[in-house]
Amino acid sequence: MGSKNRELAQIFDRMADILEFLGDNPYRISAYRRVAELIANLSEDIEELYRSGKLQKLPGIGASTLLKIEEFLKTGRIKKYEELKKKVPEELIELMDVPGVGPKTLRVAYDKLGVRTQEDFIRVLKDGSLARLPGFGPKKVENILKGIDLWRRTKERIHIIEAYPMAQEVLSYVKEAEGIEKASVAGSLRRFKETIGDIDILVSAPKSLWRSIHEHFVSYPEAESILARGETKSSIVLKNGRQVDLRTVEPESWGSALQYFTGSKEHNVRLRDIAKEKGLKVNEYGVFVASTGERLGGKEEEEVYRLVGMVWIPPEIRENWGEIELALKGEIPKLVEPRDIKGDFHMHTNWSDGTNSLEEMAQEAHRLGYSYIVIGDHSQSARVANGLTPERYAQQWKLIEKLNEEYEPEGLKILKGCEVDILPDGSLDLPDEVLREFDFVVASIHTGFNQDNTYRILKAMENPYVNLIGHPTGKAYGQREGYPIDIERVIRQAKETNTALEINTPRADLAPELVRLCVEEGVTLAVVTDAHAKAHLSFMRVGVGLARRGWATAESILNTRDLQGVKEFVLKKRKLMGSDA
DNA sequence: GCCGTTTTCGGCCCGACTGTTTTCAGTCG
Repeated sequence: MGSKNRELAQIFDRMADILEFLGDNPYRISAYRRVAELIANLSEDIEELYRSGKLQKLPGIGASTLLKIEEFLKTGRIKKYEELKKKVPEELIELMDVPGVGPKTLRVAYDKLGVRTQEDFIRVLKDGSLARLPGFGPKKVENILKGIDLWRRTKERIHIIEAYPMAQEVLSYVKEAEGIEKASVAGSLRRFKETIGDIDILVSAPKSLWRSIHEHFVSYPEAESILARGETKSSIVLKNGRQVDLRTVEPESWGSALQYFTGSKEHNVRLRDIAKEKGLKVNEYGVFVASTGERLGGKEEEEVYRLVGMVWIPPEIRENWGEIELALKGEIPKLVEPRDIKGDFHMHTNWSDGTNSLEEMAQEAHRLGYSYIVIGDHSQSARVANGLTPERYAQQWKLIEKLNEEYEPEGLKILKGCEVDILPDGSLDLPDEVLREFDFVVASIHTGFNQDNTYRILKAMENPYVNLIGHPTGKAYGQREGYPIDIERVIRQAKETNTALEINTPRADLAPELVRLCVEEGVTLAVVTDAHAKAHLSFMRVGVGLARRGWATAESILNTRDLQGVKEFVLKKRKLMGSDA
């Protein structure tokens, strides 16, 4: 929310980088980092928080930080940051993101070799002058050069939708090694964060087999290079530039290690705080009595949480957004599960801009065991997407009816649907006489982003035949920020009109913070894959992860209802909005 | 720079890996 949040988070991170280069107090530096992280993860606008006086109550925001934020909000700048920037070239600070390069390395290059630019730095790496300095050598320099190459290729985090299948493949390869008891992804992937930096994999096995497991791992055919190969930890870089880390632990530490490496950092810090208050110590090896060092357990995650007085917390909500307090009271909500999902409400076929035929999409949905799918091809005004006219929809319905003769006895119902464009004036791209003939209607904004989008969506929701608002904020991962919209009004009206809002998996729209708001407000949500090919239907697992990140329970998710339940949802709105059918 | 139901001062996570060392420093998570 709010570009000021992002900008401020970046400033605090940069200040920490510069202070690190300058050799400042490490605890001050980590305090800055925590502030940056906290601001980056806020779901509310920082200006709002400041005005309401809630900001200073947040843990980690002290007097000094508050003054800086206040200064930024009032003047658009922070004097301390301006001063720090003068002390060191900005492009040098950027190099701290290069794996293998830290503040000390840069400082030495700066002091001893007069390095002031990225070009300078690469030059002293290549001409051997850095390698000749004490503490440096040819290998270190070679690693830094590799690091720069990797950094250039993967500056951006990747969407979980890409990372998830990648991780599953590495995981199943790792599992082929001998002697593995348990194996899982960890880190932000296990938490289903929308974007992923690198892939973490954790394995438990008897210690005697660790070396051979790591040898197997670094021989992964898709690996391009090996960053580290040890007894407990190895790292490889895949041909696509993604880093994968493998860690091995003793079976008795499995739970503690999985908990530890799943994070988030904020969640773990809070967990350890509470453990400390109870005289316990939690680390990746187990739960211990702080005073005596006696080991109490750690074989399973449940045990780790139980020993510090909590119920188990699902990975997706481990962000220190209040889950720990609820877990202490045993009140963690039961989140929607992948197996609860009975269908998908938004997919395209080659009738519009999909690549597979209607038959192929139905076949794949049947293979996935769905009870229903909504075919939601684009409407006529979406010309680049080969949108359908009412006549072509009528033809498509005939095909759907024919396919249903085959699939209904098999337990899959193909529902007639569309993704109708919300036009710039808020009207819909198809007349009501046509809309009422669909079983399920998705309405989305695709054009005219500079219009009054709030009004357009509110108006679309008033239509009795519109059941779901597609990608409500317009966010498109890696392409668009989202159009300006008053999403809170949209959420209120969704509740009032019995219209569902979409969790569009490839776009991660709604974002988890907004999902959580919807869940609190009692708005119905639909997890959709927006599949443009049959393979995309498998995005659903990630979509459920995103829903869970927003604390969604089965009750809040339309896909958990059976076909009858979906029909009732549609009918309820038609009655509510005064339609005769 | 933040924090406090033992503290307004004195802590704040620390272990693993690598490369450079011959016992350790820097980086990372």
